[in-house]
Amino acid sequence: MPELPEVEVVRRGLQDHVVGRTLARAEFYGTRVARRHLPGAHHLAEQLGGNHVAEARRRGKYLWMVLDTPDGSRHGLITHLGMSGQLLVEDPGAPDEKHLHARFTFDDEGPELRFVDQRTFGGMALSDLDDDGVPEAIEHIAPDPLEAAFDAKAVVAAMKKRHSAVKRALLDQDLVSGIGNIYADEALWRAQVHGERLCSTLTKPTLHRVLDHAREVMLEALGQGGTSFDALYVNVNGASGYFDRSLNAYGQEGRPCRRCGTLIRRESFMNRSSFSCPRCQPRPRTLGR
DNA sequence: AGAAAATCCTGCCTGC
DNA sequence: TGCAGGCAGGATTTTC
Repeated sequence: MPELPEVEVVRRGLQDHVVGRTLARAEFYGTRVARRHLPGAHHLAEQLGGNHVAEARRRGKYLWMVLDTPDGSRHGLITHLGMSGQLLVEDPGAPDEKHLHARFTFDDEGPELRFVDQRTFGGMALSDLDDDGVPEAIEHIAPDPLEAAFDAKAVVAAMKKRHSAVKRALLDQDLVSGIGNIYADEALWRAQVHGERLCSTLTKPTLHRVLDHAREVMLEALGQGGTSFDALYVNVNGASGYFDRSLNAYGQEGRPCRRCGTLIRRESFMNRSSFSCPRCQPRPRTLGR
């Protein structure tokens, strides 16, 4: 559920509460949180002690802290929140959460940073950084629509060549990153396009419109602190955003479309739910894929 | 090779 | 009351 706006809210929290501090110690509980760190959780913890947090960065749904090591080198600690991951800044005395997977303490003895994750789709890993400061481990992730490096024209051209549903393309993080199920549905509603229409059958201006709406809706959500349906998504202080009040499609089954009044429908697509307006977003005629 | 399905995981909710 | 099953779904792995 955390998509670009929610992850950016967390990044800003790290910026405010963690950047500039020096790690004393990192602890990982269980092996799952570090499963993408191939040398293992023990190795990961060992590498982090004494590291200085220089920056908190983000691409799409990936976060990373740029760390300066005691021996003068630099690397990145990647965090992906998955479905339910949270980074929380808390007093060291606060009781451990049920799903606490990692704890970072600092040499200033100030608040600690914790990684809590109920559904365990999230994870952390250490990676070398490329010349642009992007972890090599996520170099396959495409720029997101809020980055200067984002090239909408190139993405549209790539989409036009794809023989797959436009929603599938929006969710492909190697094509454009940061968009998940919620903002894909919202962008498609705004653009009045059904998500199962094939990219190759849409015009380039239409594809452009879809991408522009994706960017806009994520910016608006960011302005409201992100979207949250329950206590699972929170900022580093445990507070929720309120963009869910502004959703026009996602989770709105049975409610009238705010544009035409037709009741929003829910359909199954890619093993998940898609919400759309039957009138504003007619299904493609040919059910091909 | 490109596209799509299968897989991982826990908690909440519904229906019997 | 309890239990089974469905649902939430991002990214990687496997299959076609």
